[in-house]
Amino acid sequence: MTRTDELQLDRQVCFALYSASRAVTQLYRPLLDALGLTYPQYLVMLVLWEHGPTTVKDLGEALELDSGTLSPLLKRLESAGMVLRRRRATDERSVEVDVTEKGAALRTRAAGVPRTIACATGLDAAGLTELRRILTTLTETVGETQLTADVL
Amino acid sequence: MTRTDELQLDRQVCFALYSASRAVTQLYRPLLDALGLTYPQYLVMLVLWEHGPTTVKDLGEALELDSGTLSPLLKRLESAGMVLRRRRATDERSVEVDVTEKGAALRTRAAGVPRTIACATGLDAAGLTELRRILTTLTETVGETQLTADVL
DNA sequence: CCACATTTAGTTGTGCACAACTCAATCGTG
DNA sequence: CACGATTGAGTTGTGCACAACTAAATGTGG
Repeated sequence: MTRTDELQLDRQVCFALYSASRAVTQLYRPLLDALGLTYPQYLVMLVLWEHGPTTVKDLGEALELDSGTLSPLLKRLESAGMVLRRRRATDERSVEVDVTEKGAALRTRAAGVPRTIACATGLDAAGLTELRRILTTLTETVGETQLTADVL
Repeated sequence: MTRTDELQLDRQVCFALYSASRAVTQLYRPLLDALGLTYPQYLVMLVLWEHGPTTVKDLGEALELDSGTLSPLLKRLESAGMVLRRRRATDERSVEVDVTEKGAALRTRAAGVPRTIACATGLDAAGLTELRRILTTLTETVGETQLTADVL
């Protein structure tokens, strides 16, 4: 084992990414607990607050999540009284999701969350913007790549 | 809704982080499938390959995972024949984990994984190092922060 | 109009994450 | 030594992620 070993854990940017993502989710937890939301549920609410009634398909595209994740999540949000779901009259395949009054009321209480999180990251506005740019580019790049085991 | 709305999804660095982390895990999937590992199992194997026999506690510290995650994961790695677990003679509370011959043999086949992933990110060595530095700092900063709902 | 392909949600099964808990082994202090 | 506190691993329960599948609604070419 040398310091330049390709498999060394601390050299892996992917572990840093995995680790940072979990750490930030933990940062949200106490804030979102107070709102009765998990982090993925909060992301769904962000889309609904921003866009109004949205189909499951469009939520999936916005968050890059499939129906296997969204269907049970939305069911939980519905039983918590945050959202309503109804089949579209014009296309019975689609289900439109919208916030309830309770869900809409939550928006005010959630207003301070992003700023609180941003402060806790210790990054300034420029640092946050730069990090977001790098990560967005990274997501797009790897999203287009289809690796197979052959490359090994 | 204005373009400067604090809750706008596309302005959230945290979503970018969450999204990038999942995208990169997806990038690993075909490579690790060929090795019979999941991404968290691969991380455990990296630690074992690097450090040799390691207790569950030390694995947890290296990967920032608790026993609730590691215990079942290690049980699956054990039934896959990749690792062995045994109570330490000097302290029966600790369980030491080590790779089997099969697990050790996997290391050679895994050698190309980091480079393959690095290429697929589209980032050069400097970009990867810089991203890793930012993320590591971020993880450390938020790890020290204890938020409560009071700040809202 | 009709057979077949496509689209959209939902279901099932596996494997993390993580909080909260249990239990046994060990440590520390009087 | 006694005994309460601490440590280390494991268990239980909830909620994502995601692959693979099902089923119903809609689109489409002949």
